[in-house]
Amino acid sequence: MVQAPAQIHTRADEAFDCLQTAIVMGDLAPGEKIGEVELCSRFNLTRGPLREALGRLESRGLLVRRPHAGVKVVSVSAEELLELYRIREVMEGLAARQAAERMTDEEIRDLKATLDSHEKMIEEAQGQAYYQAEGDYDFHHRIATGSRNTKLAQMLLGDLYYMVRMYRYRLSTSAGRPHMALGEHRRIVEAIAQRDGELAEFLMKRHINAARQNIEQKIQQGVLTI
Amino acid sequence: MVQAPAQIHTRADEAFDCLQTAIVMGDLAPGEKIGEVELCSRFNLTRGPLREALGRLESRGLLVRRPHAGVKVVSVSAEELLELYRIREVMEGLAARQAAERMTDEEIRDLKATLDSHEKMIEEAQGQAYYQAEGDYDFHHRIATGSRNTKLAQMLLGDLYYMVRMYRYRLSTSAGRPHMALGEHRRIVEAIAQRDGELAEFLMKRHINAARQNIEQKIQQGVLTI
DNA sequence: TTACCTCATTTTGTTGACAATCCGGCTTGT
DNA sequence: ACAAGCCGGATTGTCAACAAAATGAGGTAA
Repeated sequence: MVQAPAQIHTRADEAFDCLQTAIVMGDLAPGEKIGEVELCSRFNLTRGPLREALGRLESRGLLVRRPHAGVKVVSVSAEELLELYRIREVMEGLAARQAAERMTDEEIRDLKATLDSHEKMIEEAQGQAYYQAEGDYDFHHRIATGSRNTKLAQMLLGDLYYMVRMYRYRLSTSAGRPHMALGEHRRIVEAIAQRDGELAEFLMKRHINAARQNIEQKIQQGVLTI
Repeated sequence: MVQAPAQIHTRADEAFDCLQTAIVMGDLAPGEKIGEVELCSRFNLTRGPLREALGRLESRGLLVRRPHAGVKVVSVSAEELLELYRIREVMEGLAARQAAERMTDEEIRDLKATLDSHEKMIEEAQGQAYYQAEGDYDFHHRIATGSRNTKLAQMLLGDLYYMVRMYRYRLSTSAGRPHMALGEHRRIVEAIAQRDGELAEFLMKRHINAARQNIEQKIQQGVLTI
């Protein structure tokens, strides 16, 4: 569910995926100055493909690289996570609006079905943050692709979501408000089904804004380690 | 003004910059299936660094690469340019709002001075699209960095602006409304100077929306070749 | 004549070795 | 004793050769 492998042919792609998940899942500590040869032995590849993957990761801002000094995983802070949510708010708002205008009826049906399955998962696995998170990503993923805006979907799915996941793993932040989020999701889908782009945008922005405020609250309570 | 070289040390960075500008300026035709060795001889590099640069370019969506089949510059369409403007609208709106909240007084002074110099340039070089475009990029560049939102600035400056420039070179689209744009810029800066984030966001969104409608109009008039 | 299959060439993907550069510890002078 | 300069080790950046895969041409069969 996390990602469709989709025929990983070249070693560089493989390296890229491995590294990306390793960074996102926190297997590579932030600020850790890690050598190329060590990475090679760790993932069973050679330096050529690895180097290419490193370039891509750097281009996406998941790691920084000083010439002749090695690579290190990007450092994170809670403030940056909040900034990320500010970006999500406007971009996913746009995605929701365009999705309302462009999604096919079938896609909307699938979206509704997805929400139903999420509801069941939440009821069954009460408090299992994993399913919540995955369901949440699934929902937002569908909206992004449904916008039919190639670059927008690319930026959301290719950059922002990985970034958000990384921050949340690092800061050990779970969504923490499953029922409320599900209700908001339902309302967004309703707006999309009624082809009300403006409303869908408004609801999506409010939804993400609420999530951001939830994180902000946790920070103020000192729950989050910066 | 286009970009600060900032000590291009490694060959891969050099290759990346060369390729990027070549793609943006249209020296490499869209859909052109170009070989690696040809690129090497053209830019005096070897395949190692080139390959790394190619990966970065692909990651940014400036070219597509099928395994064992070669790379080709991404094809463009006028519709995609409009979609890009839709993204710019919401993202730069956010940038303007945050810039109004966070820019220093000195930065705002510089921004005003920049506009003054733009006005002079427009008056002197009447209709010289080059200065217009450069001035426009300079303005938006300052707003993006002034937002103090690292990821937002990175996405705007690193991805979107290059993309927009590429499309506009390809479609031979010039801004075409210098005085009006300058007035809109002035109003945005005023709002920022008054620390009115909401207004700055609104004005910026309207500004980019107007630019998009301008392009849309040209398309309908058949001026733009798709 | 057309469609399909085979094969050779070209191009990409990968590998290992070479050279340039930086970091840490040591020596040396004040 | 402390600071500055220097040297060795290690790591990164770069290069050229090898192997695998796909495209295109050519031939043969229906």
